[in-house]
Amino acid sequence: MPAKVKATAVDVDDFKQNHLLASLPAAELARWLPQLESVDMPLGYVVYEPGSTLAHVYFPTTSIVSLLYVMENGASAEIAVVGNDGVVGVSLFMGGGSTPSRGVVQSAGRGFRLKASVMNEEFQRAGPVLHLLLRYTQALITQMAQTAVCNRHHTLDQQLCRWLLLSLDRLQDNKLVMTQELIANMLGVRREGVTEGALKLQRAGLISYTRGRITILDRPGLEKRTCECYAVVRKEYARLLPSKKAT
Amino acid sequence: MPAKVKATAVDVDDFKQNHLLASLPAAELARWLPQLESVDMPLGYVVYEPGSTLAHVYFPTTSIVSLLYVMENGASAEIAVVGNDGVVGVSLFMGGGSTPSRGVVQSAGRGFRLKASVMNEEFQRAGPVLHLLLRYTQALITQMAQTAVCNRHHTLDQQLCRWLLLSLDRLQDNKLVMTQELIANMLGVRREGVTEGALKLQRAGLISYTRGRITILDRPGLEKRTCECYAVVRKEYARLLPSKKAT
DNA sequence: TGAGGTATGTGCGATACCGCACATACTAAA
DNA sequence: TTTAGTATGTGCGGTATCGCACATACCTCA
Repeated sequence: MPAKVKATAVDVDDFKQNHLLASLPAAELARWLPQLESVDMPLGYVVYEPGSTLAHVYFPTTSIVSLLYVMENGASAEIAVVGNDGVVGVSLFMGGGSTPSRGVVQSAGRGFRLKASVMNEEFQRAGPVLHLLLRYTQALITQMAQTAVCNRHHTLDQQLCRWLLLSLDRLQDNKLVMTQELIANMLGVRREGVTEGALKLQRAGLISYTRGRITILDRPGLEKRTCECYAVVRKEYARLLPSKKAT
Repeated sequence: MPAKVKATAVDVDDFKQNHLLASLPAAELARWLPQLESVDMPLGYVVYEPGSTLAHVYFPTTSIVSLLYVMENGASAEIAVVGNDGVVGVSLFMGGGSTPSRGVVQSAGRGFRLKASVMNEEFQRAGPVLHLLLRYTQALITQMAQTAVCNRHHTLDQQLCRWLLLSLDRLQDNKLVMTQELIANMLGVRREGVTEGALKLQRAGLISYTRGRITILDRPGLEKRTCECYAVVRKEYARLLPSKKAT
């Protein structure tokens, strides 16, 4: 697990790739900009551990972070996924400072981070940032709720499609670097189950993959195969959050 | 489904049965007290519908409300449960105003409600109430997350124990009025599955029940049979929230 | 006292997923 | 070019839960 490395030469406008940062009012942005730290977020990097007090909040730009709970026996399940649409570490401003889950980089990329103290100071102002972050948190709540529903009622195949679509929405292109083993960890299922599901999608011409490189070929096709959970989450994000590409 | 009825003669101190209301600072309490409406919450009463804008937030005292998602095909799954430990309608102050889930009274009782406008006004003050409510919301998030994990990995029997314990924690005595059919709806499983699970618990001497009346006989026994999810949620509530009976 | 409704108990075949074992195939490094 | 390692594919028995059908038991009210 490589150490996190600070950027040296990154386009200063990169931060706008994160929807929350992009929609900050000018005044807030002016305060934050000097404090925003560009960070590398390699695959597998642990953003936070269960129970640990967060030192920063992270705004992914090209990376995706999974919030997952690891059980006592080592099995795991993804609670939600955060990409350039949001922020990792809501427990910091919600007041708890920690959560029982773990934040792990699921798709390598970059992001920005902000010191906990700066975040809290901003939150105390009770200005537009507070409302923006709370609306995001509610969207996150919807995603978690729908994950619970999906885990209860839908088939592995449907959940695989949902997972691919959620990831795709947070990526810049239609490729993702992700082994079936890792997907299985996220979904909390057997690796073989993912293999079979992925084979069906491949045979149907919806995706193609080779050793950890997945390319989505037919997005509408995936949407047809997934359960209602995906649309519910997507709609709720569109309703609650500012976004360049609505709906 | 009976109409909600306002109380006529209720001990004015009843509101302290709700932990959040009980922990309000004097100033806030003084503002709220004239606005708090005591309400009857009968079994099955729908506190809010998916997508509808909330007119009130509800603080249960002796009632329990389930947040559940109803799928297109009519199947349902409980997302979280709210009792005298919390408040129903967090989406109101989080900024969305609605959620895709539904709030249904799972255990009849009473509660207090507050108009949305009053709630929002209070929230704008960005005082201690804001922080209290956000901490509660984080606890709720943990419950949802753990529901997702539990749905993924644990057996029906374990989940039944978890559900009984979560309900029990929000009740005044060790009895709950609840048919196996309704429990099945909450857990999103077959009614027969609940019957079998309940039989095992009955035979083990942990509970007894007859036609919708369940009595918990051996709480530690239930805790032994449930999964880690229950303890995770309980600990997080104790950590985040003020409570008379900690741990 | 009887009848009807509701709650609970039981059986059975179907199925989705699991755990395990092992085969295959691709890739990168020696 | 070989080799080792990793990723993916396949088979098989086991099991939890499902969907359905139906039996039983209890309560309420006429």
